Amino acid sequence: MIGLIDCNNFYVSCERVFQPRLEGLPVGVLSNNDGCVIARSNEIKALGIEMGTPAFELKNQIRRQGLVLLSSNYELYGDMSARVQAVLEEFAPEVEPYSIDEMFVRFEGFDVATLMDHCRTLRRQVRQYTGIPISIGVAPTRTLAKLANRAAKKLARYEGVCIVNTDADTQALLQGVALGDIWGVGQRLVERLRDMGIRSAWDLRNTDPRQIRRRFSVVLERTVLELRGIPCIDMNDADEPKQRIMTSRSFGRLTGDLSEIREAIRQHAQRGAEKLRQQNSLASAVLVFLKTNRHRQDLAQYSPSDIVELAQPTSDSRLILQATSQALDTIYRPRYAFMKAGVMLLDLVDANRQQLSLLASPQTAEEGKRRDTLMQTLDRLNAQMGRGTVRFGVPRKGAAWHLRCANRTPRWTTQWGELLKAQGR
DNA sequence: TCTGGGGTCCTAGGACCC
DNA sequence: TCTGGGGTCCTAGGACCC
Repeated sequence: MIGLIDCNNFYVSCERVFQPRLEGLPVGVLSNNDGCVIARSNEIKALGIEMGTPAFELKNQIRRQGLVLLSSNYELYGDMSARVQAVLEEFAPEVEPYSIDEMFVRFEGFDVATLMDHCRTLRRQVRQYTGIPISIGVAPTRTLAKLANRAAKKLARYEGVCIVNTDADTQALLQGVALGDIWGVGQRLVERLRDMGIRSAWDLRNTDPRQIRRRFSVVLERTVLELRGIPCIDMNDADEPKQRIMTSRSFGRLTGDLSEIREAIRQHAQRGAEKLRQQNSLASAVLVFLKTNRHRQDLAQYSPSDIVELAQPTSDSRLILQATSQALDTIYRPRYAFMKAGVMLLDLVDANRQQLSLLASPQTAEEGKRRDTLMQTLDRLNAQMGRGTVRFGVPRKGAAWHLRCANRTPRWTTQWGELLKAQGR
């Protein structure tokens, strides 16, 4: 059996652990740049505020309805996620993080009653040790476990744990589930399935998988099989290196200034190179893109991108910086107001394997060694002293790409200077 | 003024080859 | 009247996820 553990309203729950006064209030956490709502408490959901609502549309409600909107604090959320995972690992041998707030676990050798007890204990302990409330769904496949989890969260009678084991369980579960709530079925598929007369998860389960494969894809066929209790979705191994690395960000305000944009690209290139070295890969090419603000119909639109091949695969920040700068010069045009810029590192290869296959002369081997030492030193300094302690180029104050984050809470668990202070009398 | 960031997988169709 | 056909590789784009 596969369990899906999902942290309820995760970002909001993290904030509440350190600020209990937020309990019971309508709280939302905003995306980077304080752009739009990406996490919601139950209370703010009840007010009808949807995921992705732009923050500026909520200005009035902040006063009228007492909304609390916080900037996102990813350092805190990442650390809390690791703590939740650590507790899970005491209860199940295999824990596969799926996203920052969801983890799959494998439960072997339980009968249903014992498994139920086990899950309830697990839930209590996560709450006690980390302060984070979770829901648990258990089923024979990942797709069903996701749906069971959803039921566990939504329906009070489950008290946070829903186990789907028999055909009757599955039917009861699937009959109440809309197509769009199935993992892997988005809006487009919902429309096309509706045209075929398929309306609920139960309908989809009862459709011939071969027919689905012919009319849609193998992906959806697998979903149908999973709904029938036949496992066919494997997890991507969490340790697998990424195949591409992207770093991008919206600007705090629109800008057309080349030197400002170049600074942003430089930050992204360096951050990307750092991620690249972390997973011990080399990039063979870099892509740089710019975007104007598509919501501003009154402004001219231009969203170019360019790829520059590297002479040979590398993780050297300096070479990657050079290539991104070259790509930027190719695509940049004055008189546009850009909103976003980013860098992608492409065609990644394993650094170890690449070095073995290189027929390097003694000089280039020596050079390579010095380069690696330099990059390692750079990464170590930035890890110990904080991101951006050592970098190429000096970013200026007040540049457009600086993020807005007006309401970020302290990084309670990862920065000594921001520890919670307690006072007794 | 104001609208996230980072990924994956699959498929169709073009280019190219024999 | 006729102007092959099949295979492979690559890329762009679609669709989905949180």
